[in-house]
Amino acid sequence: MTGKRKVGNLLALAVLSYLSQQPMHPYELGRSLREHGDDRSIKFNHGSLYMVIGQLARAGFITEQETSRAGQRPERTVYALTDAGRAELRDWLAELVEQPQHEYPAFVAALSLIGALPPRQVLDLLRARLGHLARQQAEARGLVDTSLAEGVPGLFLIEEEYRLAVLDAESAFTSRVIQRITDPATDWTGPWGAFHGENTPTTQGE
Amino acid sequence: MTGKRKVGNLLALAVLSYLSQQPMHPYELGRSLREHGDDRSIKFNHGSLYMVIGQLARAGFITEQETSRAGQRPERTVYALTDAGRAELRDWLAELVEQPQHEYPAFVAALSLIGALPPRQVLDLLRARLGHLARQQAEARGLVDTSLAEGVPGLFLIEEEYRLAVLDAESAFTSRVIQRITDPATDWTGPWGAFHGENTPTTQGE
DNA sequence: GGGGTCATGTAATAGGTTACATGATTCT
DNA sequence: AGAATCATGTAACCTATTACATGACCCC
Repeated sequence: MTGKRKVGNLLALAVLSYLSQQPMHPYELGRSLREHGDDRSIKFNHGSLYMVIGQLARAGFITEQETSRAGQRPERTVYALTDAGRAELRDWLAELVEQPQHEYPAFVAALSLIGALPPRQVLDLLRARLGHLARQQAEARGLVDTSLAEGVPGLFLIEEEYRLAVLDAESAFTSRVIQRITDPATDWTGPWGAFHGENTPTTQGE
Repeated sequence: MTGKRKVGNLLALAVLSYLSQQPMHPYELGRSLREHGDDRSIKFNHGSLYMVIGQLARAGFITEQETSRAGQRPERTVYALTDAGRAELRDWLAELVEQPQHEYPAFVAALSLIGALPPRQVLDLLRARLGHLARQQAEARGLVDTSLAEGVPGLFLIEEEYRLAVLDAESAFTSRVIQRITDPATDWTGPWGAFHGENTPTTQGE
């Protein structure tokens, strides 16, 4: 089903998508990406772009259309989408929309090893995290609102709204964990704190 | 602040954490990782493990403690955490808990390019996604519940609960988007559908 | 006692990031 | 005209994944 794409880097998906609108040369692709702010959603750096374009060409998804030279600038190779490329774009995009991918966010890794830190410190860290999350939420919210006010169609802000939704969930989760750690009714902090040599404030005197 | 770790792979964080409990040889590390199910949270494969261990050793975070040979098995090199390693573990973990990292999930990339698919198809795909999400939620929920029933301390399930929280948010978001696409009161599908040659079911007759 | 799979590691390859290079524009 | 920045690309260097190797143990 998900039989390993010939080119797996998501930057390639963006390249296919942009080329589906018109042929372009690599630098122009990069500029468009950044102007549309798609570099917030897709990891972009200059070197990877050329690499990905090479891979796509070898895979037959794009072809050199013309290689013009204007003035004394270095040659610019203009690439165009092939039929295979158009098919790959549709198929790949559809797959990503339909099937949640198993990914490995750093926070999940940290949570799975959190026992290595003492609960007291974790508490502080989580409170600080709440602050960072709030800032990011405000930022994203602001971006969405001003863009909408400027008349940008909602479709172009959908990924920012997704981020907002996840940020909300993260904040709520973080608050819940803070609750649990501080709530003496849970046996959470007991063995955990003891292991780190912290005294449990709940059980004083037997 | 976040000044580029000497070893960036999160698998290294797990190695540091496991070695903080006792010295081990590489294979044992891998086995423990899998037994604790931490390979659900941290991308693990055999080759990367040895690579990461090499990096950690070069960086001075771990050292070969002894290199014993039992019977005719290949030599097993046992590694132990150094003081620098212990510090790195604490510092890295704290950073990840405190500061949300900017990451690039595939779904965000897909959303940012979603306009390349016709709204009609996106609708179907999102509905299918809802089903996948529901399955994953059920699975995670089941895992948490049975583990708790078996007496596993809640602390060890925290990352699974985080996943659940995010899955909930994703489902809700997906439903909202489906609403918006189908709701004729939004101007969402108008230009988008038109671009793909779909007729807008909302505006029939001027 | 032969076939699987466990245990253990190395080597080859592919992927991705950073650094380097260089002519053209623009600004002051 | 010199400095800064744009435009454009290549090369060197890491990182990560896959493939290869091989002796030991276990099952039938």
